Amino acid sequence: VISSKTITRLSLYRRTLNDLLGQGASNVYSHELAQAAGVTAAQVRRDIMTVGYSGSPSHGYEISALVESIGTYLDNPEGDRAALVGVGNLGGALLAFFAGRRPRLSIVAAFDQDPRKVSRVIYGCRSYPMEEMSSVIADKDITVGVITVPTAGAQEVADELVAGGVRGILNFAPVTLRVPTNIYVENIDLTTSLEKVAFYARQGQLERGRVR
Amino acid sequence: VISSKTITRLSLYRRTLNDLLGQGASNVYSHELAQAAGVTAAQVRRDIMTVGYSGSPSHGYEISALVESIGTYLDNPEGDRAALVGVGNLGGALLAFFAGRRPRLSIVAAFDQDPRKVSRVIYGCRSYPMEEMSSVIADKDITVGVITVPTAGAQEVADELVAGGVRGILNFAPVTLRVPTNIYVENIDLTTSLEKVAFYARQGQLERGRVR
DNA sequence: TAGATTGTTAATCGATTAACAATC
DNA sequence: TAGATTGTTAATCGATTAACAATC
Repeated sequence: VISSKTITRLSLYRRTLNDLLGQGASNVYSHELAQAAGVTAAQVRRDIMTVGYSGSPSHGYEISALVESIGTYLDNPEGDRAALVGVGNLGGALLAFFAGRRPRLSIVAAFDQDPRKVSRVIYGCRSYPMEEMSSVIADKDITVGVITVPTAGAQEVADELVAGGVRGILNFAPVTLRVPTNIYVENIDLTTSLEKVAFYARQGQLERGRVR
Repeated sequence: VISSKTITRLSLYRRTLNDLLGQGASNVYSHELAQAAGVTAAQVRRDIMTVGYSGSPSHGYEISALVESIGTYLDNPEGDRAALVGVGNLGGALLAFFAGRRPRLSIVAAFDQDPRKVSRVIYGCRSYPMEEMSSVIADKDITVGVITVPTAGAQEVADELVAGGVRGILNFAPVTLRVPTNIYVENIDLTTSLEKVAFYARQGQLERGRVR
């Protein structure tokens, strides 16, 4: 069992390492990666242990090999396909955001109940009416769902996604979804996040640009 | 010092309580609130202790009074004002999303470097050129910044927001921001979140609709 | 070698949960 | 009263950090 925070850090390391590669670096020490990612060097070493990669005391870690190890650990070699439900402002923005960002993990279908928003291609993603959800999920072997519908419809959409065969959900609706225990749900609660920032801004609380 | 997770849970309780109020309920027990929010009853009782409210063994908690206590604890009585920087797809969607959602915490200014996107009103929010950031932040007493610019410009925007007087930042750019230690940063990393869902979807990992 | 870094365990820290006397 | 729930502490759990022998 690997913790959610570890996954987040590994993803962060990978991005930092790719930046370093772009700058022409070939090796990196734990304390350098730690500083760039805003964590401790011991944390970096432990995380790297987790993915099964080893460095050397003299040269630290070889960046390209480490990126590869993280990829082997995090990514599905066959790639993963996601579906987005709710092509409103936020849904559309997410389609634009994810378009072409990670070839191995792309949104391959969008769904909406508004007839004017379906049977179109939005930022490279085809949109379908809600009724076709199950068949499209099966046809395209989609395992991840993104929910960007209003609160009232979120639970129903979650149920349909799960019934269609999705195993994980990224939920932007501010509601606690009820799903079977083998389905993973990650909530991004925009209002709560903004409230939290306002709260700590007022408290003058220290947190820095750290992963939490 | 109050943990970030506690704030998240309190915000979630408040939303659930408001739903219950809307359904005509006046009292609630810790286990009921716990089930709705996806946490344990002991956790709920401890969080309610934190905000300084007390229930009774016979009737549980009075919902309206509890909502008030949470509000006293979380909200600034004078309200908080936020600025958003980067009126692209995501920035525009966030302006729409937050418009009118919480009167006590609203986005009152947007900034963009594109001349075509400034001096307009977008979902009720006025947009300004980047150059006016400091003066607008000061004029409107803005304490919170939201960064929705591309990665390359994010650090510079953070520096300007902080220089202008912002004390907390909600950052959507996938980069670790360097800010003074008294500035709070909350990162929403959309790519990492989607990667995380894909990872656990593959693992068949249990997480349920829980706050983490 | 000397010096710095790695891999890895033990110690620490903080958050969550279990438990239960007090209470209604 | 009897039964259920609260407030609150102690126990547990898990994650992070410190430390250091092994290594280059």
